Amino acid sequence: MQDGRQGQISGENLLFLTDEQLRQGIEAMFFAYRGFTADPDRILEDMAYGRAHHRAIHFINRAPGTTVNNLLNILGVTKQSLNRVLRTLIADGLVESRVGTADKRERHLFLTEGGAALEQRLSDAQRARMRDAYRAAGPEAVGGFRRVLEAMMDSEMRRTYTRLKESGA
Amino acid sequence: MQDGRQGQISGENLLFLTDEQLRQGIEAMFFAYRGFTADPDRILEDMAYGRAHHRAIHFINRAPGTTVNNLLNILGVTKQSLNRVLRTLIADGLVESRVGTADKRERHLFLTEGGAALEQRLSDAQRARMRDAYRAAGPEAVGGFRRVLEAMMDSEMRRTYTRLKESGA
DNA sequence: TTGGAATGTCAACAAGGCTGACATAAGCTG
DNA sequence: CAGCTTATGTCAGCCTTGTTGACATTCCAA
Repeated sequence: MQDGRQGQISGENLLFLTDEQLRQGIEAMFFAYRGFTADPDRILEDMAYGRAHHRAIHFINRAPGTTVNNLLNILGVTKQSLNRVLRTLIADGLVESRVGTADKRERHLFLTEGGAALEQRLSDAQRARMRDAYRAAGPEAVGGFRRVLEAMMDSEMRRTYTRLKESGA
Repeated sequence: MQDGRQGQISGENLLFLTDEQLRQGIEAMFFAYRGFTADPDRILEDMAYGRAHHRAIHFINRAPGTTVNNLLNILGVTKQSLNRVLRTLIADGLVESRVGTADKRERHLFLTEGGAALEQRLSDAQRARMRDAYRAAGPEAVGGFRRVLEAMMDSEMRRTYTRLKESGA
C-alpha cells in the first residue's frame, strides 16, 4: 500500500522523500500546530475571545492602518466572518477603525492601548514557544524549518507572507 | 546543536532568536498550515465530510485496530465529538468497528476497502504537497523542519507522535 | 456482588466558518 | 450629472466541529 516502497529513484539520494518520511512530516505538522496554538488559546479562553480574534489582532498589529479588505485577504475568510470578530474587538475598545482620508470608503484598523496590551500577552506566549523550539533545534534547523514552510504555502499566501516579512524586517 | 553558542547570549550569534525572526516563524506556521490542509479540504468538500473526518481516517489507517479511547487521545477531542464523526463514517461504510476479543467493551476501528480508498486519495494529495515542499527546500532543510516541529509540540503530544513514528518505521 | 472503566447516545450550546441579500457611502467613468 | 463599481457593514440562516452534562449499557476485576 504505502509502506517501504521507495526504492532508489534513478540513483539519487531521495531517502527523505519516502512515503514514510512524508507521513511523519504530515503528522509532525498536525501535532506541532496544536502546540503552536495552545498557549494563546489558553489565554483567550478566559475572555470571550477565540483564535479568530487572535489572528485579527496579530495582523492589525503587524500592519497598523491596514484596511478591512487587506485584512480579509491576509486571513482568507469572508467579510461577514471577519466583521463579527472586528465588531466585538471595536466594541470592547481593543481595535480602532478610522475612516480613510484619501478614500473615505475604506476603514483603517489600529490597535488601541488595550489591544496592544493583549497582543503583547498573546505574542509573548507564542514567541516563547517558538523561541524554545528554535533553541532546542538549533540555528541550522531554523533555516530548514522556514524553507520547508515557505515551500508548503500556496503561492498567493507566499506572496502575502513575503510582503509582510519584508515590511517588518 | 553543533557549536557552543549557548554560553554567549550577548553577541549576534542568536540572531535567529530575535523577535522579528520569531514572528516570521509564527506567520510561516500560520500560512503554511493553510497550504497543508488545502488539498484534502478541497477533496472533502464535495462529500459530506470535513477535516475531522480526515483526521479520523488518517489515524485509523495509521494504527489499524486502534480503540476509540486511543483515537480520542491522539486527536485530542471529546468522545462525543469523535463519535459524531465515527458514526457517519461507519454508516457510510468507510470504517468498521469490531468488538474487542480480549476486552469486549472496547471497539477496534478499521478502514474498509472504501475507507482505505478515500484515505489513499487524501494522503496522496497531502503527501504530494509535502514532497514538493521537501524537494524545493532540499534534504538538509527537512531535518531542521522536523526538529523544530518536534520541539514545538507539547510533551504529551510528542510522546504520541514518537510512538506512532516508531510503529511505522 | 459491586465499583469502575469503556463505550454510546441524547440534548443543548458556542465559535467560527459559509452563502445570500440588501444598504450605504463614495469613488470613477462616460 | 448619471450610473456603475468598490468598500464596508449588517441581517438571517446554515454547517461543521468543538464543548458539557446526563444517563444507559456492557463487562472486567477486586
